[in-house]
Amino acid sequence: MILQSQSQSATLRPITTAHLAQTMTLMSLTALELHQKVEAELASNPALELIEDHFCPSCHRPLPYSGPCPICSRPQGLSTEEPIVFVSSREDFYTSRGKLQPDDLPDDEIGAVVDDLPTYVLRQIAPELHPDDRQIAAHILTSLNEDGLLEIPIIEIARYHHVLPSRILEVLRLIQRAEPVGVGSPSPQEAMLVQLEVLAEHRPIPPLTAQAVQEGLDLLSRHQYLELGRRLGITTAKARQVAQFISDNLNPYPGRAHWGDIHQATEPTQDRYHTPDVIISRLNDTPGSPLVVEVISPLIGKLRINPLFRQSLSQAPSDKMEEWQKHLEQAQLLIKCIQQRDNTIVRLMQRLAVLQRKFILAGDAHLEPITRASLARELEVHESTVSRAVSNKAVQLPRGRIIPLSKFFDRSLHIRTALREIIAQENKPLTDTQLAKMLKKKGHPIARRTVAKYRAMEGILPAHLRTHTRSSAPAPTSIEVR
DNA sequence: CTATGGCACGGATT
DNA sequence: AATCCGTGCCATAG
Repeated sequence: MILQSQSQSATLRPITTAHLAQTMTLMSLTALELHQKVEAELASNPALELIEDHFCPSCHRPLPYSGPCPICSRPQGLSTEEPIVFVSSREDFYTSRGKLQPDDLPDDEIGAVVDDLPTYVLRQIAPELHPDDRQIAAHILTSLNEDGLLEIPIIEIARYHHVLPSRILEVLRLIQRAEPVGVGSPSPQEAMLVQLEVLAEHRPIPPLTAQAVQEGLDLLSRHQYLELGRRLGITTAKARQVAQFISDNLNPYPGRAHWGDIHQATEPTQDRYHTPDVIISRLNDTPGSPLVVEVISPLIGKLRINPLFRQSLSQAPSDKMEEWQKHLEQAQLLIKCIQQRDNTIVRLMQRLAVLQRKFILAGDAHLEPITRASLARELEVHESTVSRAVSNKAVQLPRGRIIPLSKFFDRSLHIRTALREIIAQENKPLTDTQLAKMLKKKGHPIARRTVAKYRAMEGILPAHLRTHTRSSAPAPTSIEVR
């Protein structure tokens, strides 16, 4: 079978060019973006209707379709390697909620609505928190904005509780270092710096990263690497690497990682793969447990054509006839396209979850280097469809990490991880040539020059600058300020 | 002389 | 068609 463009889904064939165009656009949209689009469409198109009451009868999970959710309908106890993939509505992704119940913390079970951000954080820090400070923590946590940042001044909190600001800062520090790292910071910058600090305890950080965050955040978000490089006194390529590292590992809006929010696209170029479009978790903790893949639906209920509208169409006043007809067509189109989008993404994730199971569960080292093209062939869709479906989307992994979906297609990540491991275990600094040999032995034949590149990507210094003091002091230069 | 980083080219990928 | 990525060659630093 050679690639034919339109066997995307057996049930739905593109009928018009408009259909094609629309499918293409929708495919590349984030769940959040599509949600906004649908809202707008609902408001302006009378032919469209949203039925909100779809819940799984047994677990009450909101679904974009009626009937039981795949998790509940699934015979319990069995464990398969087959992932469970389905479209899921996460109401809390689109509506801000903010109450805090310090006591009575419900245990999270898979499929239950996720915690409030405040509750979630409070639970983490509770053991370390002095009971007297609980009020303060609660105060801070309930004052966060949608991004997880603290907008009210610390002085104010201190005054309210009649304590010194330093005490507030202590509590705040605890909060900031809890997951999602950086919450409660007064600014995106500080949030990222805290994340950097925490990250540095485990991984090497490219030099100057902290400076880039402090001094060049404006440039960073605009992707002006050239200027960034100049400001930091490094080459553009290096600036690019730093930027890459930052956008991969740091999150300026820690709050969005866990509950997301409709944040208008006021910052057009801002990286925004921070609200997951897909959430992968595990059904239970047994080793062979299947993966549960939730494709976040842009809808809270089910979209359909308003039957009343359809009825009244026949009696439409003649001058409105054409307009109404148009509404109807547009509505039908949108519904179909969304179905097709969901369908494609589900199939895509189904396959990905199988291929990258090890990666999802065990981490970077087990990433299978696959290409979008190969996947497109398997799914019998056009390459560009896969591209669109992958771009701009974020996946939340079982351990809570949120990564861009495109990472599933990283061609060199597993080698870079192997490289990192070798260097972590080395006794005396190995040169790139030696590293290349080591990698070849492990089945990764790459050129010496490429080793250098990977090393740089990982932010690892060249051999002569690596005074290997055995797994400690991760480059103090990186945190240095000015 | 050796180890690395910069630049640029060609093939693969998107 | 545009972009990304691995590599080779060469200059430079150590």
